[in-house]
Amino acid sequence: MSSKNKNTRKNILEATWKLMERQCGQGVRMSDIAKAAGVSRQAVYLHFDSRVELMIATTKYVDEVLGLDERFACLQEAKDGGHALELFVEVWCNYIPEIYGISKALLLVRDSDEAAAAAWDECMGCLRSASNEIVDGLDREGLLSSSWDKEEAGELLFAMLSVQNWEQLTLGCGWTLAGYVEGMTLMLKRTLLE
Amino acid sequence: MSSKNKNTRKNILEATWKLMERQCGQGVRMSDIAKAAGVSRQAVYLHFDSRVELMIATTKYVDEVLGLDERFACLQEAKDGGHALELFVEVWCNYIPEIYGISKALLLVRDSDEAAAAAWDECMGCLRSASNEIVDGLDREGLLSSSWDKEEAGELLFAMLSVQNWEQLTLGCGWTLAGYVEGMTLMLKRTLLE
DNA sequence: TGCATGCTTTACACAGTGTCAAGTGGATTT
DNA sequence: AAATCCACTTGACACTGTGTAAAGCATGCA
Repeated sequence: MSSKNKNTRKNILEATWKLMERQCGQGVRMSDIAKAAGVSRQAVYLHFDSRVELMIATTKYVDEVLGLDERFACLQEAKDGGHALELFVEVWCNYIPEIYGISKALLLVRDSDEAAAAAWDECMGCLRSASNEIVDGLDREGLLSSSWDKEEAGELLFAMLSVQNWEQLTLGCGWTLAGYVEGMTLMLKRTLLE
Repeated sequence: MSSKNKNTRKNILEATWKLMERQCGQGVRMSDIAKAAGVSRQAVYLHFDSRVELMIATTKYVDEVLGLDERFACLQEAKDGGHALELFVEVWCNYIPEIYGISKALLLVRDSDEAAAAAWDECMGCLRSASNEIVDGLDREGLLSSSWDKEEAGELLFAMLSVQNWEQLTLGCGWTLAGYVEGMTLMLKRTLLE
């Protein structure tokens, strides 16, 4: 039946998510996922063509459940571009820890798999376009430093907010999340604002 | 004989380096390396215990041949801390393309292998300590922004100069090397200087 | 001549992904 | 009640890439 079908699929996605978070996206095998979902390894293949497919589906599932888009909605209410930038950094940096495991898993296969790369880019599209909107807002208000053109500034903002930078400074250097947000905000304001 | 031994070892290291650069650190198998070095696959294992060992040895070999340390020597002659920062960014960013392939290869195994992670950190130690020296210089001259303590500033500088950020903006966004250097320099000066 | 060294050759073990085909058990249809 | 369908199970196997083991071969040195 379709409901049972959907249920198993969802169980697998949830199990994948959970394992990825627990193990930070590393060393998670198809058999581990199957066991955690309470199904046979082959059942996983009945729902997802390959490991990469499953990673992609899980990423999209997580994205859907956590709703980054909706979290960005509050940016509309920012008083000005500078405030919007602050909010943007804060929302995103607080989102990263929630998606770190599956992000890492997808990043690890990204280089060797085109579909994974495309899926990653698609998921990052939300952040990318938000970055550009922030920059547009700054520019509209005359706040964007004349040192950058809009495209450059958007790309820089997007790049600086990468999961890898977050990983390096928090997990690697022991920065607190609040300290990271503060530091990145300061850096980006100094960099982008006139 | 030892000279022949050394020669084969060096051939393997050179072949590994070359393949890694050509394929950006991806999809390089032990058999590919052996073929490129003109020896049997097993000969590779006579010189290096494992693939990871070979990656580590190659990284150290490349580091030795290219000599990042020596390139940083010119920093001593900088007029002031700000100038030293500029030179630092320039030297490092021009170094990255030369080591990109093997760096990427080591980064890819880093997460799943402790020894690789340690080797990476050791190789990055040079950049890390240089970052801290730059920050120290700025601080000594009263140029370091009071928003940062020295440790934080060093970590931030080091993190922003990661290979991943370079990859994202040059290979990903199409920035030229010169544009990247210019952009990073601007960002870092605005961020770190008072 | 004998022996050590450095490499080759062939074979195999192992892990993890992915495929295949037959089988099972419960719900649905007729 | 019998036939059938469906999601899933079971067990086997192919494939790739890493790493190991053992025997053989060629060169150089005693």
